[in-house]
Amino acid sequence: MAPSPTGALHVGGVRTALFNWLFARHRGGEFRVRIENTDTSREVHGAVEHALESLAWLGLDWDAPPTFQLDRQAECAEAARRLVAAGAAYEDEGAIRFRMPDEGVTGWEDVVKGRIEFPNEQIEDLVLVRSDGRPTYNFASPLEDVWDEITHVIRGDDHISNTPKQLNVIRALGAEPPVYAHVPNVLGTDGKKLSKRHGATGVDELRDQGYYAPALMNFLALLGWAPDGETTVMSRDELVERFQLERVIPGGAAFDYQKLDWLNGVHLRALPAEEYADELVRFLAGHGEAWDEDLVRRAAPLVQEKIERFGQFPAFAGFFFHEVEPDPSLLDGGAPVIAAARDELGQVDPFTAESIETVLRALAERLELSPRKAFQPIRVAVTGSKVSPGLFESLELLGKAESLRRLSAAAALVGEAT
RNA sequence: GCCCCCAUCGACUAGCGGCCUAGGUCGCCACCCUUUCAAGGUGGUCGCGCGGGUUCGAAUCCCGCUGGGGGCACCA
Repeated sequence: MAPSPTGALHVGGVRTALFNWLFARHRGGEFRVRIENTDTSREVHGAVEHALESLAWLGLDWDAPPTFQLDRQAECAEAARRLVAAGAAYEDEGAIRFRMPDEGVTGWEDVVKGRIEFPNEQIEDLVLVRSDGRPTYNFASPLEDVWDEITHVIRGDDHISNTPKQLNVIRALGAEPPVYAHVPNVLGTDGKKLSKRHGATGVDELRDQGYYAPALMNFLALLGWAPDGETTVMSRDELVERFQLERVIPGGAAFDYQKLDWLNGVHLRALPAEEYADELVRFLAGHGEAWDEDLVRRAAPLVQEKIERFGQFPAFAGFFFHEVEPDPSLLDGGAPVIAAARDELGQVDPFTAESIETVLRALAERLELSPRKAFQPIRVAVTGSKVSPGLFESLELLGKAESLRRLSAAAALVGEAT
């Protein structure tokens, strides 16, 4: 994986990294990270740390310390001198250019695209070393691939046209080229290049929205690859076990947020309650208010089946943590039920979901209201919303005193409104 | 303009000449379940870009077209 430190890691870039990682893990090889920082003018401060953090969060661990392309400036210059001496390169206005062949074709067997060939007359004499001494990407990259004994270069297919240049450089050096696999790029929902207007495209943004790393990994892996025609939900281990570079699709794939949401929900629901709570606590730690951990853990089971992203927690279960202000219009006509519920629940002891349910169902029956009709005003009074976790469990977790207080407040509110 | 890549439901894909009146998943629609929302269950909707070949037979092979994408820097 070879990011340039020019900004946050994009889902397209991380998908390419994922294919590299899956391939390496599947084959028992090494996954390497190289920072391509030869263009010092475009470097963004903190981008390296940011990118590495995104990779780590997703679970893509690397096997050797990341290397920095510019660190090999001296070796690159030396290689360039050798090429000049051999007549394979020449000086041009202070820079050093590579002499590309004029006839024939340069081609290779691409693992995902198949045979690709470029007419040599199409390939310009490449600048290897700039006039200020810094190597260019197309020179440093193939050199490092050779030096680091990179066996497989798996990168975005926007690099296809660079490949014949790099191939010629490697051959001029008398070295053996790596195997190339050009994977298609990730597109936006409209089939166009993925960009900001399609929504969140940075790995950190997705993380901020409460996506779960293994789910995102599962989703990204399915963008351009499938183990068969049936399997969709896979754990990290299953992905590693089943991944095959040869099965990567040559065509581009569109990023579908709806499917990501669904898959995220699938992964979250499958989590053991304890682990789900751990993840939720971890997510909330970096988001907004100081969430009471004990309360978060007790609320976790009530939301696990209900939300598909951790980011939905504050809106969905925030009422456990702070005061609510029900919209009076949502309580319309509910005054009698709310008052009755307050009175009846005041008698309930112990205040458990089970006993609460028994009492409220009896109440609904007595008032000749369908459960739906009877419970909705109570829900709104207590949670401030028409949508919430299970009512009885919510009341229990909220506690008797607080529940009664909210019911009283709502009753008063409706009384004043009418 | 030149070069390269790509092309199955709205989306992700299975398919690698007959098992395909094209399968799975998301989405969407309907119904069931139901205290809201979800989840779950059942059923349904929807596709091989076009035109030529090759072949007894083509989603699968070949050619052309069209449409998308990428590249043509002393960027990566």
